[in-house]
Amino acid sequence: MKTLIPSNPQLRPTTKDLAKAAGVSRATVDRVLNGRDGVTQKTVDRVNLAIKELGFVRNLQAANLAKSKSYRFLFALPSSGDQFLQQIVARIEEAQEIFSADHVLCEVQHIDENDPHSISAFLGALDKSEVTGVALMSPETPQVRDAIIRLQERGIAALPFVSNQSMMTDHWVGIDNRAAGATASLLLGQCIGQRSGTVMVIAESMQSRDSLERRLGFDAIMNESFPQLRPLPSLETYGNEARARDVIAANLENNPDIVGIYVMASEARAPLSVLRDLQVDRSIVKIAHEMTPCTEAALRAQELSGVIAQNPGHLVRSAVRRLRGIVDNRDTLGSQESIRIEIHLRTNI
Amino acid sequence: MKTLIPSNPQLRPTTKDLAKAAGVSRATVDRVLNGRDGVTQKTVDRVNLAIKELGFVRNLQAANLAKSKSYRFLFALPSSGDQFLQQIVARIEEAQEIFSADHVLCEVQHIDENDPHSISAFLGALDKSEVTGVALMSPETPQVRDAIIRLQERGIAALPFVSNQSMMTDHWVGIDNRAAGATASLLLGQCIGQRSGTVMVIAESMQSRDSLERRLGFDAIMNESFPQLRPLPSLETYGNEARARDVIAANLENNPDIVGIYVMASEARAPLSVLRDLQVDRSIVKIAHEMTPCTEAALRAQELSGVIAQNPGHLVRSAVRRLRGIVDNRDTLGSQESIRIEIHLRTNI
DNA sequence: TTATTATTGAGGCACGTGCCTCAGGACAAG
DNA sequence: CTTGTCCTGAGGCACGTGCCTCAATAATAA
Repeated sequence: MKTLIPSNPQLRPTTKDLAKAAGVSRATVDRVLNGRDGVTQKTVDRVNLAIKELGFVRNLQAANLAKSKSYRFLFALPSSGDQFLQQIVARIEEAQEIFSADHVLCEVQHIDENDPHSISAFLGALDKSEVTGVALMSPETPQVRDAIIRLQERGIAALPFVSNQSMMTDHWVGIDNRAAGATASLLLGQCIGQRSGTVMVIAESMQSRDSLERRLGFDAIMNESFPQLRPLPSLETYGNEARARDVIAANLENNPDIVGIYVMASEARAPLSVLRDLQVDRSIVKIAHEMTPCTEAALRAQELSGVIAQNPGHLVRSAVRRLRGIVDNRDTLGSQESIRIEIHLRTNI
Repeated sequence: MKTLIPSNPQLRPTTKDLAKAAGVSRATVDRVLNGRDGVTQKTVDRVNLAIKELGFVRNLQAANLAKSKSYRFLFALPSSGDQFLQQIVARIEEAQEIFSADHVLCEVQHIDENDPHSISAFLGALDKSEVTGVALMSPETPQVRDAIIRLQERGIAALPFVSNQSMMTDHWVGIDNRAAGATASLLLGQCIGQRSGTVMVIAESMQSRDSLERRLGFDAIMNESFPQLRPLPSLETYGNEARARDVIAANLENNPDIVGIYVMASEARAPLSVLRDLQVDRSIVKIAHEMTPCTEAALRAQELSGVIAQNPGHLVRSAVRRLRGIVDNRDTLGSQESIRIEIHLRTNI
């Protein structure tokens, strides 16, 4: 039926082949490949032409072997006890194993997310010989932005991680929070169905860019597709359970016609436990963010209708791949690295 | 003047270190590591002990370099013009680029999915020196199963791909189709809301294991959570648009109270186009499988409420990583390789 | 005992690249 | 002319592992 695969023993060309093709020595090829100076432009062009013609690609393993190079990446994460963060830390340790075959070391460094000055100082103290790259999860501030730029100038790869930074829209790992809010809105609206009423929105704080974007996306879809629903102003818990209890209880009392609740914060434990204590009607549809032990249990118990999530494992691995791409100066594939917005129902946990 | 090698933090022990620690020569270490015979059990144990104590891990890049080994993987896919398949083929070409740095070559071979004999013959003719591993997408038959086993015996890695094979539950790449059907059911039910009525189910064929499992999961959730909905028996299109038109039209006529449609087939083009032609009421909720240009457009047009999908890029990359894991005889990380059931609404395409 | 075999050690080359030294040549300025 | 600078080639070692040969020793059989 089918013909066998033709055996094309076309091995990859080496620097030796390159040298021969370009009519230069291997030393010169090496100078060009590694951007060392002391080579005429004419010679450089000749080598580059040969590279193109032969389709030469440098053997990274051999190169790394020769340099006995290894990658040492740092994940600078907030120090909060967030369950989502715990997931990420766990995935970093996993990634450690996966990438150990590639000489990649990952470490976690906890930082005080609310102290831009100390973050900046910390990043400024990093040494290129000790750290190859940094994935940074931190709210955007001028100090942090500057620190990132200075990192890059010193030859250390830097990558905004999960938490959005307005600059370098192409160089970051995380989801589109506007679309995430829109997705939450759509799912909530669909689950609520024909009923009309108001929708409660619970956030940790509306200071952060991420929260604002989610809210923006949420409202857009609400307005566009669910005119019978009226989203309330965002409640802010500030990560304080007592405060959460107060504002949520008050909100419930003031709005007896609540038919849906959107827990926008990445930490849903406090809001969920408060809602449980207040014995909120089960017919009220609830949506939260991020898959954690807490939200997973709530999903199974049908206490939550759905969870909008970003996959912590993908986030971590994508960050590692991109950091490596930066230091190796090769481009990473976009479609692989875009982090998708996941929807979890109780059937696909 | 040469600077002495700074006592680098001994990153990874080498075979030399191993030899010293075990009190044997490097040649013996090599014999043990590569499973060559002619070594006393006692010596083997001593080396293995040293491996454990030092936490030795073989440097795969160096090994591959020495062997000048490269991986050559074959994706054996059905020859149909399925859009989902086209996506997969496109992702394989992408993966080619990503993995080229690791000396991985991927090729696509189209097979006649309905001719188990020719598949078996094709697999049987593969030579280890030409093909390192095969990812096979094919319905389960005894011949194919045997061919897979014989492949493995000949030292060629084999991996069921997307299409389910009952054997080797741990060694395959794809989603849990039962859960996928359940998810479709839940999403459909939620979108339909309070309304009651019947639900149309369109399949390509109910012969395949995948279809049966999806249907099973679909019915389970329907029965459990949506008593007001009555799923109809599965329609079979056999990939034939004319036939699709007939059975769907008849089904619509016989059941005027249809409130939802579940397109179970991975190719939704024909059913969607038929439904469009028949000018089916837009209030009827529709769910389909797999993200393709067709379903994506339908989603954007709000013609489909949701799409249950498995990510083609992940499927391909996961297959490559697992094949590589098999030939390198190391275990791949489960959590990375499980393919998730994605839910796409128009907000998270 | 001797002959035979099994086990181990020593050493070396290879893979493809990075990086180093040294020498030869071209060229310009003095 | 010499002197100096710039470009290039030649050659070699290193990285860690696989694989080969050859000798040396230990264990076993005859």
